[in-house]
Amino acid sequence: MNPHTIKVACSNCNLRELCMPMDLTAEELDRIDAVVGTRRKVKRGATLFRNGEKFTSLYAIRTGFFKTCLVAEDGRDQVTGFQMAGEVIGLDGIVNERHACDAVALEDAEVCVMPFDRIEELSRDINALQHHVHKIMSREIVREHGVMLLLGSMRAEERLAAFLLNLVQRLHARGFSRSELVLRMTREEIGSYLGLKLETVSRTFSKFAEEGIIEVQQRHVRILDADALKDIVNPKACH
Amino acid sequence: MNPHTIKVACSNCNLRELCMPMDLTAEELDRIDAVVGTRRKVKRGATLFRNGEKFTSLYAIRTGFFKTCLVAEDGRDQVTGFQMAGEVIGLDGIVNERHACDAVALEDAEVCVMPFDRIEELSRDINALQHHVHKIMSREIVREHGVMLLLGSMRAEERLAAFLLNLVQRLHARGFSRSELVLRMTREEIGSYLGLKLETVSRTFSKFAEEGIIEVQQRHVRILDADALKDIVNPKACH
DNA sequence: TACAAAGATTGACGCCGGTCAAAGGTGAGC
DNA sequence: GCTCACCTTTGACCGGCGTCAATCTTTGTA
Repeated sequence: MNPHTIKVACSNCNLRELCMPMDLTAEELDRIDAVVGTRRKVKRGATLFRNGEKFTSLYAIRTGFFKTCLVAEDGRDQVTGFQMAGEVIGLDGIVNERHACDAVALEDAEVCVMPFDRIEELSRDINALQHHVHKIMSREIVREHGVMLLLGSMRAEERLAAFLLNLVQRLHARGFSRSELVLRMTREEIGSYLGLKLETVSRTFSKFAEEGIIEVQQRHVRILDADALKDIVNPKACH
Repeated sequence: MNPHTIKVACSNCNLRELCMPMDLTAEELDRIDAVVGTRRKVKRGATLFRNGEKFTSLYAIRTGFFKTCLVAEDGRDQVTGFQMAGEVIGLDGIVNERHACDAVALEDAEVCVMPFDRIEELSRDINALQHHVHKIMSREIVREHGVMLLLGSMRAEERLAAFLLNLVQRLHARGFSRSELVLRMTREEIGSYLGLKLETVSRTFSKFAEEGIIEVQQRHVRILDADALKDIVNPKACH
């Protein structure tokens, strides 16, 4: 594993997002560990929480893969994100004390349940934790800005290229290959996230494969030419 | 002013988002007021902060109107939001201690400068403030989810209808008319926000006007049939 | 092993919204 | 009050992506 690798399996627990990046005393670390009341397993296809449900906790993903999605009144739905081990979900629930989206496991998963009132309590004591919570939320805001840029101004090929690069980069940070990945989501879910129809996603995969940029075999994708993908995302960038 | 009206001009200062919704003692309120180090005026067209600049403070808008926008490397830009009096900008800067977008005044504006380290300090003491900061950030996350739904799955008419309804609703909450509004932004900026070209925005305005749903005179818009707009946003909703 | 159900691919075709272009309107600043 | 730069509107045309449909592949289950 390279130096940039994030340990998904901490010795204590793996709240990477909540504990890793901080200098903490052993005592502080213990107290933070104690915040994790329980663990919870979520089967593939099951929901961790649903839109409208009472919000009580944030969830740190230990293992597995999630999508969060919004369902409009008229039935159309929008995947707002894909989350993997070490990421935190549930932030949307804080404002109204109700979750504002659904979180669905795309493979068998396990999460750490972190009661939010306990987090708030502890962040009053531990400055580093306080700041870290703020950073997590800010990071999510910035991420969503990026998605808005993607949805608002990119074409299908650019969107899919950006999506693949983002996925593989996050997987790589977790110790996986930087060129090979297994998609945990369907073409339709990718399409929903990217604002495209599943047929367009499929066609674009095929196009990339024809051009020798990637190899696709169902959900297995191998990136043969990452630079080509970057060029697609940033068409005007000079070489 | 109706009961839902938010006082933009508080007696203390108008950090609506930071102080209004909380039960605070006079002493706590004083301490929060003291967080506002300075005020800052921003002329129309000037930037409050720019992508890449060091992050130090959040800004509560006292008067005026802002847009935040992202500029990609290749030059294409995306408006990520429009903000009006009582709203807070700068949350994107927390993660990396650098601002991740530009904030530009669309009319002469004044903001309260709230140094973020002071906010963190005070939130450790005042639980209501702590929770409020969390709510503001969570609200922004939820808002962006909504924009993703709009960009990812709505057609031009639906986007513009949703945009107008959202704007007028926020203005109404500030004591303005629920049917009349003055757009502070150009067609191009609206288009950038909605993922459309300015010509499409203009055409869609004209179409709504022809159908008698709105009256448009440059930047002055009068909503004649709000229900029609709602129907456009939610096509399948039965009557 | 076979079947069913779900997902993926590919083709044909059409439309929404982008692009290009020209003209008209408005208001900020001199 | 004038003027020029900027914004807006409108038209004509076109292309990218959505839609509909048929077929193929994979996965889960009886």
